Amino acid sequence: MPPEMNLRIAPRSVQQETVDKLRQAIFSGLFQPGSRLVESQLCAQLGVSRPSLREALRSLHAERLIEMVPNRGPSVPALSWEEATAIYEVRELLEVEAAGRCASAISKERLVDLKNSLTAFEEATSSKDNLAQVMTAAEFYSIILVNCGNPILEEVHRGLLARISFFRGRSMSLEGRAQSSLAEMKDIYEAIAEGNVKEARKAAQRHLVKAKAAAQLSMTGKD
Amino acid sequence: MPPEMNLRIAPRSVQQETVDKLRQAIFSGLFQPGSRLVESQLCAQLGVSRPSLREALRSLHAERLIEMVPNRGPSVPALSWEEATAIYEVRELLEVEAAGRCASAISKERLVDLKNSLTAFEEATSSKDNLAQVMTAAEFYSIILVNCGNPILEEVHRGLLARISFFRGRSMSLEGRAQSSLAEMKDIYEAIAEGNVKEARKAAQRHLVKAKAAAQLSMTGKD
DNA sequence: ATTGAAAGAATGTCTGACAATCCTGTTGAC
DNA sequence: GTCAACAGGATTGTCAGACATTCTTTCAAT
Repeated sequence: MPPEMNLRIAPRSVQQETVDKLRQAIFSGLFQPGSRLVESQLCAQLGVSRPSLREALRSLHAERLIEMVPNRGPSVPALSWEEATAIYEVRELLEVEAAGRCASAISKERLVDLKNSLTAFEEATSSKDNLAQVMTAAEFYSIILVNCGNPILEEVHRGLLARISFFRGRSMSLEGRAQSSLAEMKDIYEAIAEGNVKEARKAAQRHLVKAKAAAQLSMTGKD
Repeated sequence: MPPEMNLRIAPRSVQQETVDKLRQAIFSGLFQPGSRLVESQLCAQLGVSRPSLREALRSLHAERLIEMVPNRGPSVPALSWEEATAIYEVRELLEVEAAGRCASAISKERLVDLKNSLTAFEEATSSKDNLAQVMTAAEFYSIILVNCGNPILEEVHRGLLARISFFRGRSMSLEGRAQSSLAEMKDIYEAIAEGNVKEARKAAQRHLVKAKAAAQLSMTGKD
């Protein structure tokens, strides 16, 4: 088979492109929580037609990134402290399980990926770049989830990812939180590298408990 | 406030209606697994326009009820035995936790709802009506999830519900499986009614282990 | 000031259109 | 006869425009 095969550029569809742009915009807090998303405005800003935009909005709604009230259109939900707590509790359930499974299931090659993402997070930490911290931390966990041996676990977690990233962004902006996270994630990595299931679960749990506390601090301190 | 207030009938939108119809159709196996869903055909059958249909398809895709390959359109995925296993494992994680939380969080009134849904399932069991069994069993678990005190747990579980129902339908059709399920669900109910967290978790786990075994039997036996 | 009506804005939905892409069956070359 | 190129139809991706329905807001009348 000729090498051109992989050159086939995936011309991402307008709708997919739109979903990505909007998701990023919501992530980065470009829209005020509670603010309405007016279709005609978004069409103009993104340069897409209303049908395409509406399909994108449906996708985002399914991700629970936007709310849609009939006849009132979509809006960016204001994430509450209660919701943050609930999400962290479910994260704990999922990520502890995933870390444990990953410790026994991950391959040597993927372990290298995990190590690399950890290094990337370390660099982001010292760079004080909040967005980079969020992205690399998400990458680290994504690798764990993808290699935990249960695709549904990964799927479910991905459904929470948008909101996780939102809260992560806030807690990471706390003084010293990124540094602590780094240490905790190193523990997780090492347990996984050793194939130590129990320790991986414990490390993941420790990380979550602290992340949750940090997130709550960042929420209650500002809201 | 006048009593007419609640008479305000919610005129469900075309897109929502379409989602429901298609979901039901997929549930009931009206479409062969792997078969393609042609937009124009569906529009004609459902009597909706293409934009509305496409929005509905996006919603269903987000629920993972259909696959969408670019330029080839949506199709009904063939659910595999591996996927069934993965789903049951995640169910175990979620439902055991939910049962435990529910045991300590549910109110008296909601406990009555739970009891009622159990009775409904009992009737469905004796009636040998497979669809009714699936629906009432889903209702029973839905009540547990809604009252577990963590809305995210419920949300995540609902995202799996479509596929859970699919597998449940197959395993319930096994001789005697509905009867066993009933007994196991009664155990769960009683533990919750007593507020016994540990026992509720154990009962939920026992149920899941057996349901998983039954589902695998129903999958491997026919595929 | 409160209520009510009208104007304006936004959503829900449809029709129709066209380009890009995929699938299929036929033709043509070896 | 088999395989490959190709033409044609079918299907998806995307857009523009339209209109009824449903908020929302403004303004006027009591």
